[in-house]
Amino acid sequence: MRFVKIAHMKKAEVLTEIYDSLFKSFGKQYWWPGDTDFEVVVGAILTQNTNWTNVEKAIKNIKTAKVFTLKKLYQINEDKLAELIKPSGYFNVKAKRLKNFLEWLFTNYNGSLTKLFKQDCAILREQLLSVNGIGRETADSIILYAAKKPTFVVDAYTKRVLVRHGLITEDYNYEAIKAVFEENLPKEVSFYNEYHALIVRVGKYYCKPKMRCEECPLKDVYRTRPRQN
DNA sequence: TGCCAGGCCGGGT
DNA sequence: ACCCGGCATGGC
Repeated sequence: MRFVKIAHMKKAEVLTEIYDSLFKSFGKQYWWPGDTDFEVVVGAILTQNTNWTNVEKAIKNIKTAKVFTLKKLYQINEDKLAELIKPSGYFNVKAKRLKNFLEWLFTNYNGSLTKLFKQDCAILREQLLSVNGIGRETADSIILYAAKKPTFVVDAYTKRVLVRHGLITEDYNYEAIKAVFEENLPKEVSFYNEYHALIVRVGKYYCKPKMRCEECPLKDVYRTRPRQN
């Protein structure tokens, strides 16, 4: 029985098994989907609680308007920006959040992402979290996929996958979940990059609230409540 | 058709 | 330290 086998494995082994299984099923994901570091930052804010396809429409609008540069978005009128990013939802708050970030970047880093990213990983995270509108996941996405420093990105999918595998319980918060990965796996940017992308991939199509685990590519790795939901 | 998507903030308890 | 309402479009 596969569940018996998994039951006595250590967390590191289960996490590795999950990764290997996902990679085998889906292959390389080529994340983050974006042409530049700045596009990663914008995408990270726009995708908050929003489907990525909607974000793509918003990004396309910004490009079509020929204002997809740090300086131009810094200068553009907030309402005008909100209009451009409308398809991504919550357009008023997101326009404000983008503006908050840009205002902060120009004030503190002379509008230079390079200067911002040059800092130590932990400092960079603190800095990003100090910006209103940038929370943990958004900050970690920016650090991993734009600054390319090793921090594990956690999202709703990540929690669901770990809970279903019995690695954590429902009460684990963001930092605790992040620690499960970082304390059990090598801190490598390319590895974290691929792992998070694969989790999003499996979460999008299989590991959904009402979906049965039998349909999921990870079914052979499950050990708890494999036949519930 | 209603539900959900790669969250975050601010106010209340 | 949690808990909750608000924010909003588009796809299935």
